[in-house]
Amino acid sequence: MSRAAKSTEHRSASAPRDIIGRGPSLADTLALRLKEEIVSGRLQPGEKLPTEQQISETYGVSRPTVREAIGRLKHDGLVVTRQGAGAFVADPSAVAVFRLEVTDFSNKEEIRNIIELLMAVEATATEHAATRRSEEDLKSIQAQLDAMEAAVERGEPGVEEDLAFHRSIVEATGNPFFRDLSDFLDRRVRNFIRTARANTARLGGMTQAVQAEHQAIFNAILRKDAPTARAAAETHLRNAAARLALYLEP
Amino acid sequence: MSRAAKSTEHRSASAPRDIIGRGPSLADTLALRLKEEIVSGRLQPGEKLPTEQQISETYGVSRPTVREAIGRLKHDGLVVTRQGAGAFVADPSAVAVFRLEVTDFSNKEEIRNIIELLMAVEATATEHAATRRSEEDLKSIQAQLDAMEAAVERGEPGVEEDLAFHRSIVEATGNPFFRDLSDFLDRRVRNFIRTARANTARLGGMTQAVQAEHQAIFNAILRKDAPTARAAAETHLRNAAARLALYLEP
DNA sequence: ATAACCAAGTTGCCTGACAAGTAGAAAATT
DNA sequence: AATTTTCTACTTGTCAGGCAACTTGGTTAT
Repeated sequence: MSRAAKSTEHRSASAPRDIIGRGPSLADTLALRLKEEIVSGRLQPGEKLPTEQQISETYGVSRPTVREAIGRLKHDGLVVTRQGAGAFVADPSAVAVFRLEVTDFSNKEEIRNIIELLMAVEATATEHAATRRSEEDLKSIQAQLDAMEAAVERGEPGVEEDLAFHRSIVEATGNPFFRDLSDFLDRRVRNFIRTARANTARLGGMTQAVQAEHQAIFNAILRKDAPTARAAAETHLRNAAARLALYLEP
Repeated sequence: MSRAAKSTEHRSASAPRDIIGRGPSLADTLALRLKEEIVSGRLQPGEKLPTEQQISETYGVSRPTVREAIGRLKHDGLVVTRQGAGAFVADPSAVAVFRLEVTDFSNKEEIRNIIELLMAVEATATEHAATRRSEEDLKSIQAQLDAMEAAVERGEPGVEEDLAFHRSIVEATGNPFFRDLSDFLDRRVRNFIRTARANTARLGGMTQAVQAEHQAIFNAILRKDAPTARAAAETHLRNAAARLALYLEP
């Protein structure tokens, strides 16, 4: 087959690449396939992956595409490559990357699980914040509390201020993992609410109650009272989850 | 410049690609560079990245390499690409991927932070496990407890059994996020201990005490007593952290 | 028997090219 | 003149082929 001819049938339906089907991108889908091979255990740790050439032929994609897919797996720590030797499935106990993907908002179960994790992380973070907060931290938290107060008085929902308030607390833990994870989960949940709200009747603020709960958390942090701070955070989160439950079981 | 000539000076010291320096791989380092541009805010959300061509010229690497780097960012949700239009910085509040990387074992601070997160997650997980565990779950947990017991009696450290015991508990929460995160953190910490131990005098098992703590956790889960389960888990984790502290402050 | 060497195989990276999609400018129509 | 249509340049997605750097196992020379 001439080069030109092959080039023309790039996307033809009968081409061998239909094996991977359509989707986000060839590399994406190929990466998913290979990942499946690994997590399912069909490819054991330490085992050598097929060569790029072989994979290329098996799945009907070019070598650069294969490289891109393997690059992803390498990025995620699932495989390690050695120039000249090959690509090998990484030892699971040595994987240094954890990846959390939250994309499917229609999956209520997943949202519930995310909220549960958020509650665990943020309650403990608040507890640590109470014992460790510096004067700066305290000032920052109070500033966000006041900003929220102002928003409430202006009659605004103050979602941005709410987020900032929580952010300033987890920041005070001094533990970037708490900060980043909490931040991520928080954003995801809020994003879910926003999309859910678009399809539902809008139900009013409750901002007064929220603000009171915030105040309770702040007071405990102010007094460096860790158990009370934790309890206040748990109450707040439980209530927030209850308000949210309206979207989860229609 | 002829093709052959350019090809020959692939790795020459004076080539423009020295901009990114050496390291894991060109794509890796380029991806890090671009990520820096984004998280630092020099590239604002929604803003268009330079074209692959431009990036290629700026950093002195080929387009496939640029594609690989951008592919990573896409994979991590930091950018979105539209064929024909370009690559754009993603809206941070819409990022659906969380990434946790724990590579630097020499960074004691990082290890401490990881342990702190592990304690938060696993304590809450144990609490949930107590209220939700099925009969199957209970049997599985007991089986792991017994296996650990047997290992102790054989005079073995039983690290594998220990890990399996914890795994069976977090499994019982029914929340895959708890399971996966806890599993990851646990493995990381144990891995740190193993590498640290190689450079230090080996200090004995303490396996008896560990086993007693495990038993306490199990008893609470058996009785579906969530608060006690949490407390027992916290005690166990605190003690484990204390044993570990020997490696953190030499 | 051991050591040095060599050749095949594999990943890492590059160039060049075409297909597919986008967006704005130019042209045609009303 | 305003609006719609068309076209063209640009950008990403993919492929093909090729050379450099490195690994590995067998072969040869000592």
